[in-house]
Amino acid sequence: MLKEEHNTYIPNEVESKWQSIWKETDIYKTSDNVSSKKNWYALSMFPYPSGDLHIGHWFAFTPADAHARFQRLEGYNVLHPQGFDAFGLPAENAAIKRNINPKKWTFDNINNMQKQFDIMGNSYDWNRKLITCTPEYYKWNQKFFIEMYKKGLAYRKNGPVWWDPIDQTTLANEQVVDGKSERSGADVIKKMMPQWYFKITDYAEELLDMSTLEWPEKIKQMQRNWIGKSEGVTIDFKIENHTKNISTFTTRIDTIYGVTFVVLAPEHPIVTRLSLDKNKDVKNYILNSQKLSEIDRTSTTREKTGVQTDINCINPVTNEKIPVFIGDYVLASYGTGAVMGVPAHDDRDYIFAKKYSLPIKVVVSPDGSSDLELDHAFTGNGTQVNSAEFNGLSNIEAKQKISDLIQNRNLGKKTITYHLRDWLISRQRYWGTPIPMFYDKNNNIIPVEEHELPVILPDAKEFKPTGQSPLTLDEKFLYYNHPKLGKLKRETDTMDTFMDSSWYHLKFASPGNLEVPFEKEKIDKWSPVDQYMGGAEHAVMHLLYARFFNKVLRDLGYVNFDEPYKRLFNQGVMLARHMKISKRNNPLNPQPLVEKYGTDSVRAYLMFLGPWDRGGDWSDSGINGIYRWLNRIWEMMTTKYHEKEVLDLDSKNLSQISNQTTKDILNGMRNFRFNTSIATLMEYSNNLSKIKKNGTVSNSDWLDACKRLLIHLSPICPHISEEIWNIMGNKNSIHLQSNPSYNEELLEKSTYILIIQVNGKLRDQVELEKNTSKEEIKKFLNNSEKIKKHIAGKKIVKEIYIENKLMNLVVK
RNA sequence: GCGGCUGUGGUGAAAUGGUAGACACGCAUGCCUUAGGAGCAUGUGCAGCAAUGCGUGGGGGUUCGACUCCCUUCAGCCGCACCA
Repeated sequence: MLKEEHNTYIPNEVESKWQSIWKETDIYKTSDNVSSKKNWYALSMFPYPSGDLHIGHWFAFTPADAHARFQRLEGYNVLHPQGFDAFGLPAENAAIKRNINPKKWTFDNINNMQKQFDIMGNSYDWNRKLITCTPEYYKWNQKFFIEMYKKGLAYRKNGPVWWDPIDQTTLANEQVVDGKSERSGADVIKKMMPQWYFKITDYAEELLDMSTLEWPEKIKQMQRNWIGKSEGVTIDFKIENHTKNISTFTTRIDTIYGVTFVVLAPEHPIVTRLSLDKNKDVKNYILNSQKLSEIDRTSTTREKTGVQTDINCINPVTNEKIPVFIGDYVLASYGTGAVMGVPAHDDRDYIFAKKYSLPIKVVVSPDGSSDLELDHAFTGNGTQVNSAEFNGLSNIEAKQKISDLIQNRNLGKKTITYHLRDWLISRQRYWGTPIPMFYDKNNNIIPVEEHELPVILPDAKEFKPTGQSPLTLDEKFLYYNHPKLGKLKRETDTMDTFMDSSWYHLKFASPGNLEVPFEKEKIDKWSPVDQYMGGAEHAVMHLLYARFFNKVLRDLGYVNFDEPYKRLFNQGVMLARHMKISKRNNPLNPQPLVEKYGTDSVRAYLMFLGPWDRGGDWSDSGINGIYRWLNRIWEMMTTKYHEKEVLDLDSKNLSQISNQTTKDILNGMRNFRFNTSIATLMEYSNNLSKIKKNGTVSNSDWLDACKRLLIHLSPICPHISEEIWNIMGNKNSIHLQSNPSYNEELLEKSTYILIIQVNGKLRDQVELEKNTSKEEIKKFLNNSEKIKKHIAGKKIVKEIYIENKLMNLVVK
């Protein structure tokens, strides 16, 4: 029971005490079914085991935990698991640099980080821990890969791929940012290589449908942009004196009558097929364009260049002969790799035409006149001119009619193109899931038999990146004697680690089973993830891949839902000295803060800084205030309350603010407004401390208020609230309680503050009984010196009166 | 260039179209203390002794009333970008 004397709040004692009790009682162990409770799956994006949890991790994980804990108080059966995204390059780089085994490095880091997770006080169910670099996990990557291969969703193709010269491996399109590797920061180059791909483009259209997702609009927009749907027409241009065609893609078929040239990408296959590069100028131009880095080639500010070829082609609607150019502003990877040049109505074509003195023919006119002189391309809408039978139509209408005409005459067809490329999945590195494929001596692809899975990643001694997977050095791994097919060579590439994170949320919902990747009944209880939480940097990588993969698993019969993550919340970026916090830059260590103030203070401070989705520049300058606040709560609740004289008014007031506090907290916590929720709690505790000083409410009212505050505090500061809860004599853990309820009727105060404005400006205010009559109020107005001063000599032309709120006098 | 977000005290920030700056940090003064620290109390948007005036990046508008809605402009951050 409560002692009279003061005892001190020592965070580290309280925290380690409860952390070990929670561990012993396995309080966060989650069962798949709890009668009378709904399930809630709260998932934080699992971390890469880089070694230590820095303050950025704390900012990502502790508010997420507070929200999960809050959902428990809301009455849900909450699954909040954690694991490690354990494959990837840093382990290999550490192996090279420090001559340690990547597996050992990874597992040492995991052990270390799990201890640090415990210090955070997060409510993870560690019974479900998963580590993606274990054969039990990556076996299923391999099984899915084989099933995708059999369905044609995984394929091997020789093609241009992004190459990271530092990491010595290929990258997926999404992992290239501004021509640099998202991972190493190196300028990437294009290489021709046979590689494995996943056919994400088959799902482009379905991936565009995000109508069921409660995600930030920003992320949805980024995914839409990335998929980059564009509707238009592919139209074939006959080459003069040849049987071949040049196929072009355009979204502006209404400008077909204005085509005065055609431009091919330097890599366009027809260039070599028609030996256009026999021409010396053409050959030099192509050689030069190959020297340019991709970032230079796609720079919008660079001058457009090109070279004329020896061929011409025929405009299919006008039968005009037009020249064919090669220009490196045309990308081989988009559309058909060839564009029809319409200088009058496209900025790039205009610049190109001016440079090479090509004719500029206006076919869409802003004012209907047909002999315009343009000093720049006109890209807006207007009226067709110089367009044969389409003259006079609006270009929007003409677009339809010309498409129909072209389709009917078999000159081309309506086409949809996407910016999205297939997902390049193979990596020439060691520390990843081996791709479960063989090649025979004729290079035929033979999948590993399912009963042979997993293909174990062998121990390696040499990890130096050479452009080939280190697995090629392992003769024992490399060759396999197939009972029927004889000696086969294994695929030595490993999988992109985004494979691992594409389905890990399902494994958390069905851990432990080694026979199947997951049990359908179990994942159905938890899926889709109710609340996913993590950084926005994965908008077009992890989040897009996981959506794709979910649809693949659905089509393979594993799951029966369409989307993996129902709700998504992105926390903001925590910066340190204006730089993103990361292991590389400035791994701000929370350890000293935890030692000085305790986990609870660090957690509350991170949540109090501002809205979670905003982030900010890290500074610990305010944490002391949080620490003092927790000390005041400790002091207030661990010393005895003395009931002096119970005042009816104070009891009523307490009831009112208690109900209001609960209403605000529930609202705030539901919407991830941790900062305002904490502010509300501070106000409440400030109020309680005044009450305690005066002793004007009953003992039991006081006790109820304390409990209310503690329960509201418990998701944010789980340790101190548990300790005080326990000191107060409660037997069950505070984390097994429910949120207090509030009564709308008790929110009502009997009085209100009337705002009195003159011309919309506050001039006076007065506290009045609710529903005071307008006449009463006028009486007050007539007596108010402040009001009199402002209306003296003026005429009241209007009174705006809102009952129980405000009176605005409009004077002239 | 296109799209999105954000601009509020010395600082982090708060405000269903109705008291701008809640809640904190910091600072100031006082109490306590041998002292430092901690703690407690009071104050703290700016200018002014005050009355009062001004004040949410700038300009305009709607409204009795605008941080909030509309138009426009500037700045910062993020994303996309020769996408045909």
